[in-house]
Amino acid sequence: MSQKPSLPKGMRDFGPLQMARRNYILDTIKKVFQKFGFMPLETPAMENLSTLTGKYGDEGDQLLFKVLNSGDFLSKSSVTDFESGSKSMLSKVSEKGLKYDLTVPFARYVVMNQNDITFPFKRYQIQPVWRADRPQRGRYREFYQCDADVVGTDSLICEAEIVLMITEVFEQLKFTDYSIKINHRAILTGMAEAIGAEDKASDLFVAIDKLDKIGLEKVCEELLQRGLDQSSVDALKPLLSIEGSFEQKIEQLTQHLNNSESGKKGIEELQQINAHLDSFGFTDKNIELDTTLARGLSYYTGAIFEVKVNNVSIGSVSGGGRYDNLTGVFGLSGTSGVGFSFGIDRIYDCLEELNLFEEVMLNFTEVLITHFDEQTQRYGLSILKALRDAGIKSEIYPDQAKLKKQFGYADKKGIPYTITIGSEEMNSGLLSLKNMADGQQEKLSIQQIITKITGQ
RNA sequence: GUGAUUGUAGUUCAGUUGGUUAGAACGCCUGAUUGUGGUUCAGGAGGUCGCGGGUUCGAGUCCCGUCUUUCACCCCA
Repeated sequence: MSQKPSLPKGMRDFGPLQMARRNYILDTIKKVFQKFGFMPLETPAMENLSTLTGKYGDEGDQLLFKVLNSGDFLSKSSVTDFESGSKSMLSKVSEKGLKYDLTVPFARYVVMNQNDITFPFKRYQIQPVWRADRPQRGRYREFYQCDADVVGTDSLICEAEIVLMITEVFEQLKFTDYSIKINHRAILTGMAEAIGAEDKASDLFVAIDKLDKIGLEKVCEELLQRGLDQSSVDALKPLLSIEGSFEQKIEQLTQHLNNSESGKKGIEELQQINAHLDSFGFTDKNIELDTTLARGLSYYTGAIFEVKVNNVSIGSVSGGGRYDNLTGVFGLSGTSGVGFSFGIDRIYDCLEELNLFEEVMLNFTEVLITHFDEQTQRYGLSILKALRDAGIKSEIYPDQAKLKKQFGYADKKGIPYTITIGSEEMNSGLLSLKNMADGQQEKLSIQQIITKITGQ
């Protein structure tokens, strides 16, 4: 009675090679977060469903993984609940869910611990999140987010620092061709006002976000379908064809949005962020003001970020923004937050596709001890301890086996050195050290071996 | 959630209009080499053809369902 093992849809194992690479990405991100003064935080895999629902829009609620109540989960429900559909049934059989992102649990944490937290509070959080989405390349049902957020300050230095952190991480990961897109929610609102489509604002945003993907014509088509007036669409066209440097775009936006308070505010904030970046001496060319960027509309209220790696068919690898009202839903108002998230799984896919992993060394076993019988193996254990005491990653072949097999093991595992212990070596105390790369073998004392390996 | 698409050995893939015993490469195991891996040579093991039903004298091949993969939409990291 054996069953064919399988994995749930959209979930993956990570083997040793993948783990080495993932850790390389994570370590890079962690170090940068820490350098900017962020402190670690973890929250549980599960939250109360009441914490999660309603925070991500209707779409988001559908993508939440709900967890069945423990024990007799039907005991609280009735036939009436069942008959009135899955929605009313759900609240009776499930009160917990897997977290969907790290921002909402973070907001929950901040509210619950508001009296103990020193504001502004900077935290980073690296954990898996779950979405019941239909999997695709770069889209998984379980994936890691690496968030850094600041709550309790309105300072636009935070926004500038987000740009700095993204740039530093991408530079260290050896990405060269990528764009950090930045926009402002207030600019989007300003655009809606300028073209007289405030009531259709969210339809407008969803459509213009697709501009780089489907082009101006199709966006306009979609807007008309979504019920916008022809005059609004016509008024929008010049807004979408804004080109040039950051300063040039700002200038054009100022002209178009000078009647909108909201638009003016957005422009001013982006200018300030840009000024902060100047003060930092930031000169990176990968940042770009993109007035068609419209993401995270359900809670972002200020600046919006998104990072894409060019020439790779994967969506955004990082995103974020400022949200004024997030802790408000948990009863703490007037606390602004700004943050962003790296999608490590997508970053991994990008690095792999661009062949940027070559410099990641698999830092595993350095020495394997091979032997002939019980006696030489036992002697090998004392050698093994000496190697490990010297800080050398080492192991002994655990079974009695032919040398051929033991050497084959070292070869396949990529172990650079082997020490062979036979009766001769035991008697003389001079062990056979073999360099697996060039095949050279010499007889050395354990001290000489340690010096040779650690000294290199 | 809507519409497509994929599934054959450990892996990557062949498999003709439905026809006898489902193949290859790589990998794996054994030996050539009883104190030595990566090369070479000889031999060997390994498959409920995703799963369940149906059509047929006969199904890896055709039909239906289901799961899985990939892709577009939606949305997102």
